[in-house]
Amino acid sequence: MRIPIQINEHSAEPLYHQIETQLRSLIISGQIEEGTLLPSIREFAGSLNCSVITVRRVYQDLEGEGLLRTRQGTGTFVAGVGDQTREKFKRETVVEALEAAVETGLSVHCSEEEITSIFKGIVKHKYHQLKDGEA
Amino acid sequence: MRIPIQINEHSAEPLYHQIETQLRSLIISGQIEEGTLLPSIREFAGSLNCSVITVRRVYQDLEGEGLLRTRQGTGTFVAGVGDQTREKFKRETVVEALEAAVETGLSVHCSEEEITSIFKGIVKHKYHQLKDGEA
Amino acid sequence: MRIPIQINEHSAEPLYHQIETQLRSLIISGQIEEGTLLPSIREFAGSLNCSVITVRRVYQDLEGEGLLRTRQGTGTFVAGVGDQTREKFKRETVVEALEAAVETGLSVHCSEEEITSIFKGIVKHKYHQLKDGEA
Amino acid sequence: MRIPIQINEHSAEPLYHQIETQLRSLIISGQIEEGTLLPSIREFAGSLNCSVITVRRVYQDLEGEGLLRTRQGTGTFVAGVGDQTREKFKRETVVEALEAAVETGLSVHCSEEEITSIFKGIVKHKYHQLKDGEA
DNA sequence: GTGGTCTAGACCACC
DNA sequence: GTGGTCTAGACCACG
Repeated sequence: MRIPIQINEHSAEPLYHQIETQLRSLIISGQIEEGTLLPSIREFAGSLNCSVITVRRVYQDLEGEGLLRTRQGTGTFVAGVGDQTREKFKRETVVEALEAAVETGLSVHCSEEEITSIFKGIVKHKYHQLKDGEA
Repeated sequence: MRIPIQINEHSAEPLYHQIETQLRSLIISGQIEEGTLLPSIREFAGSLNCSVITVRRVYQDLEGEGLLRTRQGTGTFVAGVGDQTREKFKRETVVEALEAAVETGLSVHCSEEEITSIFKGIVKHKYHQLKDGEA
Repeated sequence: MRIPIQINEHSAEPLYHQIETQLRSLIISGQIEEGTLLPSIREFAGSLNCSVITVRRVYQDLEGEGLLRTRQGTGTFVAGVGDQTREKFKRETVVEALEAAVETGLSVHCSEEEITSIFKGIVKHKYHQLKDGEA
Repeated sequence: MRIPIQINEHSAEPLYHQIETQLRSLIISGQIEEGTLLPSIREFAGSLNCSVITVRRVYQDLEGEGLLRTRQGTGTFVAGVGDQTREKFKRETVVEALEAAVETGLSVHCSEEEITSIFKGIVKHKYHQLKDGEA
């Protein structure tokens, strides 16, 4: 299975963290189904062009969060995430991100109207981009 | 002068970065006026309960950005920020923060309607909180 | 013959070890009689839903311990275990397990009274459960 | 501060796991107080005669469990564990260990009287050993 | 000085 | 083939 992960070499964000974040999203949003066998750490490391250790760390961390299950000699699988948990997590993630953004707006004394207008612009832009990409 | 900076001990965000971000906001948003004499490095370090090295770094960085000006033997002052610059900065900051949040929403397949509804809730909550606090 | 083995998929304990431990107990405690013909490797692997390699390893290990005997073309049999050996093994197994548990108690500074009280509770619970199940 | 950790070179238990288990016990049982600055990873690695990486892994894992707090450039501290949490954890740990031991006893058909007698012997032995050591 | 990340490479255990 | 552990050593960021 091909796992769509984008790595930004120039970012200050650690490699393992970029991979972790994206893989977590893929699992929780349901884009990778429960029970799926992920690539072996060596294979994944090859395709991501990073060290085996980095992939291992990602798998290990996500296993710690209960999102993956791994069995020695067999491989690493996507563990079950209940639909409830998934929805709850999705919502939490988004709420957290938006709260941080609104806090930022407050800290620079951006008015309610202004931040709302900016938000609408961004959403329109990003979501239309998506539709165009899909079309 | 008392500079209102909140440090989060538990955050993974480096100390110097927390301070820098907040001080920058205070200056650019105009909450600290041009020409204000900031506390000495040692005094500030004392009140923030952090190392002088950390404060020195903050002052240096912001001086590098042209937001502060240091006069030998006198102290560190807030440099002038044009109204244009201020507005541009405010907008940029908010746009950046919201874009990141919307990206997060996209990554977990949150719909346009859902993210908008969440956003409105948060804005209402945060901005009313503010008004109540001011009242 | 149906061999009652419970496999815990989520445990970190290797498959072969789970099976080995349980099969060893069954043989030594006499729950599988001497001379019993065990299932073929393939059959057993099928019913345990694991690899034949895993079952082969179990049979080999237990044969190495003298608990099983393999006859070419015939199958794998339970070897004889003297009553003395059986009693010694039972006692050793239990002593070992309890020692480990008490060590754990010591390591967290659990008092003698407390650990004894907890033990009694567990024994009462587990052994009554058993009687109820049998009744 | 001197952290009393015993490493068993010959054990099959991974190094990092031995260290983790013992350090966790020390923290939760309150033998290392909240706020204590642990040795730096390099120093600890030296005294334990193992790799820096192994110590780092231990600190990282325990931080993940919320038992440690680490700040770059400063060091690693013991995080607060409420008295309630501590007692609950202690009890859970012991209960778990004893349940496993009693299960083992059941699996080899050890009688209630027999296992109780063995337990008493072990407790007497271990706890008296302790008192002698302290005296 | 501290921790944080990443590397390459080895050896083992499991299936 | 798979994952699990441990190593040495490098380089960076933080205080």
